[in-house]
Amino acid sequence: MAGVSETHDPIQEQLIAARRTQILNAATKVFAEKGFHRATIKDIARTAGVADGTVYNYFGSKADVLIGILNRLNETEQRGEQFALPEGHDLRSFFSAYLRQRIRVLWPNAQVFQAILPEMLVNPELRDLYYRQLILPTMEIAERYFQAQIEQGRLRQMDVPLTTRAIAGNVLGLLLLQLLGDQEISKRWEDLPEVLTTLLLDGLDPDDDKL
Amino acid sequence: MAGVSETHDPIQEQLIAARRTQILNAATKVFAEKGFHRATIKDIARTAGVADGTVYNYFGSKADVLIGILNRLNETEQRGEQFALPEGHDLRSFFSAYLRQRIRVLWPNAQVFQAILPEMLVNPELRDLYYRQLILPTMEIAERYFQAQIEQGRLRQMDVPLTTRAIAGNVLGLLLLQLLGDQEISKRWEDLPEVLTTLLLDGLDPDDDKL
Amino acid sequence: MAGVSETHDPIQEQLIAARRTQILNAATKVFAEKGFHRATIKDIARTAGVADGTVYNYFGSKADVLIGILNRLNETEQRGEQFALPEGHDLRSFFSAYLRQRIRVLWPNAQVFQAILPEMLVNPELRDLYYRQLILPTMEIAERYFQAQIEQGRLRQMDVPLTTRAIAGNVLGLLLLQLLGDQEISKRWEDLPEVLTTLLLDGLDPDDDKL
Amino acid sequence: MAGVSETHDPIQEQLIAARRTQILNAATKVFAEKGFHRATIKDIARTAGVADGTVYNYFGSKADVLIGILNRLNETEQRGEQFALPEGHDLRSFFSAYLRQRIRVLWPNAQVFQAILPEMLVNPELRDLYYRQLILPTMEIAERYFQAQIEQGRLRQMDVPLTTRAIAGNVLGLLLLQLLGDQEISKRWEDLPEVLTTLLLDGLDPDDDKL
DNA sequence: AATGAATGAGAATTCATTCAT
DNA sequence: TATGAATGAATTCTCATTCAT
Repeated sequence: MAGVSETHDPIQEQLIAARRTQILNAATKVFAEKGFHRATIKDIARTAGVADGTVYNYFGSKADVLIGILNRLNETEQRGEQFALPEGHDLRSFFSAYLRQRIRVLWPNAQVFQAILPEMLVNPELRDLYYRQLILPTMEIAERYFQAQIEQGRLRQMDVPLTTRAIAGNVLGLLLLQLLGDQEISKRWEDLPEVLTTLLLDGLDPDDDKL
Repeated sequence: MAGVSETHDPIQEQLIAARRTQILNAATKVFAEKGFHRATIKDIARTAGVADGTVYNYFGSKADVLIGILNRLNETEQRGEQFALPEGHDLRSFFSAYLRQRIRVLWPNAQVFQAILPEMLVNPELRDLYYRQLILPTMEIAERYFQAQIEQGRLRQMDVPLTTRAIAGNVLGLLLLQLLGDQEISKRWEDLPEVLTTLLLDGLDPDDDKL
Repeated sequence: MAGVSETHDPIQEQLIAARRTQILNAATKVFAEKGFHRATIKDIARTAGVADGTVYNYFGSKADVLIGILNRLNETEQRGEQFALPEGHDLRSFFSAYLRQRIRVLWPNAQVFQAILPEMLVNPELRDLYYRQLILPTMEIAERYFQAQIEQGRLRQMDVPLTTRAIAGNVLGLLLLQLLGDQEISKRWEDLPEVLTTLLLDGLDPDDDKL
Repeated sequence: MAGVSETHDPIQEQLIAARRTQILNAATKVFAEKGFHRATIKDIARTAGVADGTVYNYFGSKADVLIGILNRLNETEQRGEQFALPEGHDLRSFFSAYLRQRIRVLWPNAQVFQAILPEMLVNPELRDLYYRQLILPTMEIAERYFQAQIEQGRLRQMDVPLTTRAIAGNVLGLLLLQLLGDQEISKRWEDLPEVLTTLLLDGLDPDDDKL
């Protein structure tokens, strides 16, 4: 697909990886600013400081560039060891840590989401890729965790699938609100873990307050 | 903008309104299926059963059709009197009713969101229009309501702006998860108000349980 | 494929057919001059006096234009009633008439051959189409005719398939020689039927001469 | 034109000639399979087992590679001493030998013709080169030969230029028919000299038969 | 000499928009 | 008003050619 040869010269590989990164960075920026369709290969190439044709030496098509962004996000997430849920802590500190980590991963990648989310909503292939690679695994781990916590009496009885989705959706929805232009969230996203922990653990009802 | 003359013949007006509706329905369907950019005027016209040129007798441009969809959503929301929050009930039944109503408005319009959301994330003009017309007013009303509830001691002390956004984001995020292909949510969205009410009022912590 | 609607209004149909013809004529000219690949849609459109896009209202692709030329040639051939071989005459006059007719069909279409032949030699799909639509049927009719003549003693015993191909190839080869720039043939193609009739019926050997 | 230096070291020269041959062989194969325009330098280089740039060390351009093929064909033909027509034999054995030799030269080079013919029909420069280098000389020799035979009473009176072209065209046309996909010819080309000799010397008319 | 990544001119194709009927 | 053919700007992608290593 891409025209760059698969060598095993480590210096070559470094150069190739660097060039790919350079193009993906440019594409992320341009897609986030203009959206997938309004962004042209020319835009991306110019932003990356290469010629149009060079993009095609590294990616088979414009859509492949987008998939490249998605895959890189995926690798980032996995390197972030999101799946290693902290076990030993009490529920509150676990939750706080967990939300903090999710938000720390998502928010700095807001631009990436701005780049891929719109196209994902519209491109079934990309949507499935994302859903299967990123959302579903995360969701399943969370479901199993919640189930275990319930069995240990540390969480109330609940509708696990929907509650899990409600919590996942909470973070995602806040990100979406920010992408839609909400200033409050973008200014104060560092406070979100705390607010969410309180909200989700204690609820809104004042009678529920712990001592 | 559009070339259809402004008459005062009520029959004419009815015909014109019907034609607009017909085109907007077709456009909503096509945008939802293919996305704004992949959808062509030809697609929309064919789906609406009119000629390409006819679309331009009712809308100034393809983008205007999308704005037409947004405006119609706006009118629908306002006709739904979302802003009239039920006052007299207790917190739990209010919350339940409120969430039920939000979800009853949003879910049947999932197609509309699929049509406009991707473009909104990418088109600043549209984004601002939506944010100012729909999100911000809703958010402000909710904030004021929460503030009042807190002052009356019916809600715990909290970070009102962020908590409001967390709750709004919750619903929005669930919708987004569904748009991204989550089957669980689309199958069971009727159960969401109940689950969310419990989650948001009582939290997850079993020690918080009301007797 | 092509964007022009299939109406049954006879005036519309006439206009559409005229436009198709106009484009096919232009394409034949341009393909013949520059070859399929060097000819651009812009060339064709300009020669036809229409905009680039208009070509695509009538043909699905550049290759489709070429197929359109081929099909039109096919129709021309069939209208020419090539298949109605004259029966009542003696062999010599039949042959003379037959060759005259073949050459009268081929030579005025030399430009068409210049347009399609090179691409046919290189494009298997087009080649098969042409071979099956035009060459094979002609060849089979000729084979059957020769076989019948032999059985009636009007032709010598011979290797029918190869001899048929030799004769067909004769005309084709002369056309090819002309396309390759031979001046003698292009200047004197009207004399070809006579020369070929003599050559093919009587041979070169002077001892074979009829008194 | 090409960047390979002209040395006089015989080993160097051998290497250079070998490399040229290697590239021309690859190009012939690729041009024959895909046609001149669809074949890329990358295709040729890969088939030859060299890098893209290397092709340009031996040929000035893609078109030059094609000319290289043509020139090599020319050299082959001349080495084949086609111009040395057998003199001493009787007409029939001469003709048979001549056709046999033409066909023995052309058919094994069918791939070469598939490679150059389409482009020749479309590229005036190449066409003239081929016509002047290969066709015209052959034709003139044949014309002179026929003229001499006629004067010696060994051939009937005839229209020498056109008959010569008819005979040349015969072989060429059969080759073309094969290139267009005719199975009969490709399966039985070894029989062609015999069939053609009979056809061209004796004609089709049974009354012309020798005893 | 060989390499192959980079280049950018050039081509096919799409489609929003116009406008004569 | 409705129509839909015509338009041509804009975009993706290809590939011959160059040149630094």
